Amino acid sequence: MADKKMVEAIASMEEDFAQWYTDVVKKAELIDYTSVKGCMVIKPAGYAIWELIQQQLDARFKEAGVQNVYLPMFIPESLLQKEKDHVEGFAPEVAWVTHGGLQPLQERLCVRPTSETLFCDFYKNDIHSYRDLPKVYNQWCSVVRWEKETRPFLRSREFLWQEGHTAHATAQEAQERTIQMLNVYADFCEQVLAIPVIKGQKTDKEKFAGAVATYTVEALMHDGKALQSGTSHNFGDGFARAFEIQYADRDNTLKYVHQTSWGMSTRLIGAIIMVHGDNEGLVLPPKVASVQVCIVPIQQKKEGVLEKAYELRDRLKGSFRVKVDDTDKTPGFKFAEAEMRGYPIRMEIGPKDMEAGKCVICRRDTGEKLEVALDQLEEKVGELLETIQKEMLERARAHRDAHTYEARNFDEFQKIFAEKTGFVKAMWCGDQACEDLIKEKMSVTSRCMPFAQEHLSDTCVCCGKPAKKMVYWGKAY
RNA sequence: CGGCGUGUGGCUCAGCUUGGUAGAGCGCUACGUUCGGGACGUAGAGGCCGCAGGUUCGAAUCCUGUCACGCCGACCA
Repeated sequence: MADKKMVEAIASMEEDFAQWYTDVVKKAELIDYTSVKGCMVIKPAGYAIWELIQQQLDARFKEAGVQNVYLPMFIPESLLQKEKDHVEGFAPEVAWVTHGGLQPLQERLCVRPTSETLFCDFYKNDIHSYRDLPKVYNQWCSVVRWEKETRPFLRSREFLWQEGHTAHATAQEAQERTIQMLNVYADFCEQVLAIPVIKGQKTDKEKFAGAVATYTVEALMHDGKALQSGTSHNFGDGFARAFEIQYADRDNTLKYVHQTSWGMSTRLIGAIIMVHGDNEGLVLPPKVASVQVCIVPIQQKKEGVLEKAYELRDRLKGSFRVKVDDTDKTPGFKFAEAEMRGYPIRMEIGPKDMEAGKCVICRRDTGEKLEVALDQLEEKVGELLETIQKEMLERARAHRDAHTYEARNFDEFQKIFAEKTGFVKAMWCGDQACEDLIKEKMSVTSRCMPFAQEHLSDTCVCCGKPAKKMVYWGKAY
């Protein structure tokens, strides 16, 4: 018995977080590895999370006036070359198609690592007049980046995402859209994924290749490392000039459009795992749980038990995502498995409950068990799911706040990162040399310059010169 | 791209040093007994030992090459 449990057990997150993550991803059956490095099978349990993310994020997009489109996955090399900073940023990690069948191609095609260039090429032909603006398009697709170091969900060579690409008449409108979408992301992370985020701007060193400004939502994982969870870029008219995307304005002069792009990816699934998971496995926020209530019948071969379980499922399934675990495993096994898979609520129903007209429900996030009268079931389950969703966000926020520190000078800064992992808030002079030195000395990077600025001191934590911004620093995934 | 490590039934691994033709536990299938925190019995199925060369009467084991995967660093959703 002890042996069996050891075989099935996962690594403890306190002892080996990386192994714990891999174990959860595999044992909760979110993915499988494949014969291509860095490319994974996203299994039903993993894909269901992505579908729930898609549905709820896309609904928010629609409210924000976004329309969905689909562009090709191939980019001719000449097109990729048009914007200089952009190519330099992505060239090292693109995959190339060199042959069509047996014939070498006249021009090789890159598999999109991101679609700015394709959208630009399209907009160049599609936009003629101010009446054609704004364009607020998005596509759900996969992209390929030939990463050297890969990890399921966090960094795979092919990953699923959405990429929004917009074109506007004015710089101001583009900037507003950039911030609007960042706010959509932040709200989505907190309200749906129960992950609190820091909103802010990337430093020039960390910004997107070809962008004027990059904004980000940064989350803190349970091990204290930071994860960039969504980005929104303002391109100004840089791409428009490179691709000659012009429109005739009301005054009958040709003007360049101003563009934005913004994206979120399957990396969010990694964030859910690393923010909420525990040593029993995955813990899913109710809003992205494909099974919200798992009913475990006890002594299911006794007359009427399974029927009662199905009856309760049928009562609940109009309002919640429910399943009955009617496999012939023992209840203990089913409990452990439901925990590994992260189902928010487990319900136990057996002969004793049926006699008493009640059932037992157990919260995945806290382990708390309570008895519920069957005639109040719908109401109680609904309340509990809301409570779980809300408290998961609160706990994640408390964890983040408890792992956010402040440094006022270099010694303090080094001491914190020598002892702890988390966000460190510190003042910065704006000079990239300081970012470089900080990275070299303690292998942390600037995560963002938060919108919510605080004045911690007058001088840069690194060089002592006058400070311009407060920056969040951290070890990043 | 550098460093380290690993490739043997679905999974975790033993066997390799000292060559003799493949094992364990778990899982899987069937039947029976079980069932409120990872049950048990009985009977079964399942392996080109990552791949390619070489040495040898004989290679999972020795040699050479190669591929893949994992972890840690440098670069990135």
